[in-house]
Amino acid sequence: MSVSAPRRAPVQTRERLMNAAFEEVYHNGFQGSDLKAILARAGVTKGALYHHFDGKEALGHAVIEHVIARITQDKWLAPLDDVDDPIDALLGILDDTGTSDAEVNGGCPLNNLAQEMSPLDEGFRRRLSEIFTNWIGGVSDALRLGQINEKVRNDIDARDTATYLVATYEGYISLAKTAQDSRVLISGMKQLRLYLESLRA
Amino acid sequence: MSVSAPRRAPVQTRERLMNAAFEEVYHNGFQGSDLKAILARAGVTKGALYHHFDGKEALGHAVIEHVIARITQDKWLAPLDDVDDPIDALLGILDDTGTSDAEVNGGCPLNNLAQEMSPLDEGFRRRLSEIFTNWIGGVSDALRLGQINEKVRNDIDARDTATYLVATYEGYISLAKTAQDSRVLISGMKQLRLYLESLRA
DNA sequence: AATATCATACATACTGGTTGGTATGTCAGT
DNA sequence: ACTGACATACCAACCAGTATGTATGATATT
Repeated sequence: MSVSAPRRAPVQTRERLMNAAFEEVYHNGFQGSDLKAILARAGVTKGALYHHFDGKEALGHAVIEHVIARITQDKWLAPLDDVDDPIDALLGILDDTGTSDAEVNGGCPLNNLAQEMSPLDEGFRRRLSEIFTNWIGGVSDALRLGQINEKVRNDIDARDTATYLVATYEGYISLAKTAQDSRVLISGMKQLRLYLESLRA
Repeated sequence: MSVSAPRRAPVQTRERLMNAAFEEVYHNGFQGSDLKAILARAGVTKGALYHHFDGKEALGHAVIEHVIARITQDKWLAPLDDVDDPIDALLGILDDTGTSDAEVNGGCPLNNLAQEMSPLDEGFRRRLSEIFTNWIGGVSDALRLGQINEKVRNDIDARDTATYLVATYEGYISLAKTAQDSRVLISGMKQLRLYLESLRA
């Protein structure tokens, strides 16, 4: 195995490209993102990009599959995995939701891209929809386990409730982004906490 | 006063341009909208556009102020204006929410544009944010009047509740758009109806 | 009433810069 | 020597914006 990093590190180059693309897309949208800006941010040239990816669209797909999917995994799915009390876990996740100006003004990377690209490109839409499905599925599974553990009310439908949570969560993030006002988001998270408490068995 | 429409109808031309721009922006986003497509749809040429508007950006601003603002007014504010029981009125509005494929896949014009343009252009953001503020304000006022009329519970905060309703409503529309599945939206409206019923005095 | 005047309301042709994509070159490592 | 991993130079298309031309219709003038 190689110890020192090779001068030419294809894996790292790919990652740098995807991370740079993620940042640019997060701030400008996919259509608004300039390849040159992505390359400059990644510190590579066009040759590297087109060596690793088929083009801008393929890079966008890779960003969804690798960067955005991981964010959802880390923030939501991992903390909910096989947990005893999902209400507590969900409350913790809400507490971790950033309310800095940068995050409030930027919105949710997943939803941003979904709203922009879903109607335009089926490849984007399918990948983004899959992340939403996994997200809601993870919340749903956790709630069901909580019902078995008698931590969550049994008279609610886990999937409907999970969908409701995700929809409201994303809705507040969107509102706060447009208003550019963290108070909207903070108030929303408070409302969601109240809702979560109402789900306890 | 002139009876027959004049060959050159500036007011109508402006409206045609704004409506065409609205449709194109609704389907492709603002950045993704081609001026040529807008002009073709409006049936006018570039000369007309730049005679009536300063450019693409100004046309976008006009679309928000005239087309999108009117949609919100007609769908939400008018039915809620000075109504006796806001819960009934809100339920009626939810029933009017379209669940056709075109509407589900297209999402909410207001939120679509807000998510795309808010971080990019302060002129867009301010105008869009104002519509959201009016929207939430209208729901809020109706709820407060309902509290006075003893149709709405007094232990809720009208503004927080209105914001919650709008956030959840928009969140479901966004989810359904990405999933391209009207069942998501139908299920969401059902959840919102349950929530509304829980607000009755 | 007929005509001249003139600003409005467009249409057409053109341009300059941007942008995604390509073709080619080169160097590192095996 | 040869393939993978880039860098550089170039290109063609697109697209917002502009410059210019022209016709319409209202108003002023005689």
